[in-house]
Amino acid sequence: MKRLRAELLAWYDRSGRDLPWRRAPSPYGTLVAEFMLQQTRVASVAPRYLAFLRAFPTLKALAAARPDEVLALWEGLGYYRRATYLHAAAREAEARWGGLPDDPAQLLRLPGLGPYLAAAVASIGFGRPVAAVDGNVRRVLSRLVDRELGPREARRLAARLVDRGRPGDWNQALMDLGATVCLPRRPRCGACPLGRVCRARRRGTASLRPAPRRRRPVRAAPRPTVVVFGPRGVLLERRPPKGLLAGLWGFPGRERGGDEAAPEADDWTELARALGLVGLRPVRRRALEYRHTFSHRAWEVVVDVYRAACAREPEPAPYRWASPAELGALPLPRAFEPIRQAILDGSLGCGAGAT
DNA sequence: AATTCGGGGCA
DNA sequence: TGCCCAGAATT
Repeated sequence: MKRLRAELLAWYDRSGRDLPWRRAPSPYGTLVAEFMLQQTRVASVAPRYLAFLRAFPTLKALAAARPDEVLALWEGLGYYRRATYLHAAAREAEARWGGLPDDPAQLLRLPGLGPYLAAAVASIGFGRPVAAVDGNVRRVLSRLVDRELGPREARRLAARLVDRGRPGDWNQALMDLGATVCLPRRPRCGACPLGRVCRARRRGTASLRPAPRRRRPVRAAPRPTVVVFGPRGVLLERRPPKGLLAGLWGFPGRERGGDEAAPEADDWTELARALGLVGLRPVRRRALEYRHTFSHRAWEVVVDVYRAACAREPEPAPYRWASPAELGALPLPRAFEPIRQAILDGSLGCGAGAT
């Protein structure tokens, strides 16, 4: 056991990945990185992590930030709730303790922190001897004992193994091993520092473990969408505070079959009335069609283009106008990216410059 | 226990 | 195209 720890830590010192959040480790940096890394690849996170820490270098800075600033830095990362939870956790920790607590139990009570994040911040950020079990660690341990481990069992085993001298490095070593050697589909057992004690390797079952979980098929739903060109640019709609892409800006539309009442294909006159749009007239129907697949749902987006002769200021927002320049700089979820591109390159027939 | 939350990379 | 990834909240 002791030798196993020494060998894995030696491997980590030698072959561990050089990642931005490992350069100058801090509890706050660990918190930000771990929030971003939930279900998200290292390669996607790295540039955003650097930008985020540049914008909010400290917990106090983040706690004082406006929600939109935080959300903007999350563009393209997905799981946008994380941005809200991270912000809320920062404010709460700052308000209650003037900093992050090092106690896993207290961390666990902060919004958005579950068993993994609480343990990761405590061990990596503060050096507390607790085991952080993510998907990588669970897979590594499942193979090590060649037994299907649920999250609970994995945590218990991991707690027994954790190196009390270097808990943060130990946890990260297991994760690096899972990410670079003990791969989900094609494990490189020949390069594994734990090869000699791994039961799955000995039995040749490594690639079978953990058992693949079955996934439900993604449900497809039409998503009629409008692009309205007005005197002040193009019309944007802020999405509801809960649910898919919560709180983000996008192009007005409703998912057919969703919670919200789906207007008839042509019935955007109600929108026009509500916004005080005058002289709304269709310019081009089905100007753009594409499919965007989320983790559990697929939008079949159909874009109709309208022009509004004039409009009052759409206040208070769930709506706003965006000039071409603003549109180009605005954080927008990927689901709307084809529309933005079409507007900016003028292929919607109603050039952005025309406004 | 199952579902809801994005997006990207790779076989 | 299907599968998975430094998960957690909600129901």
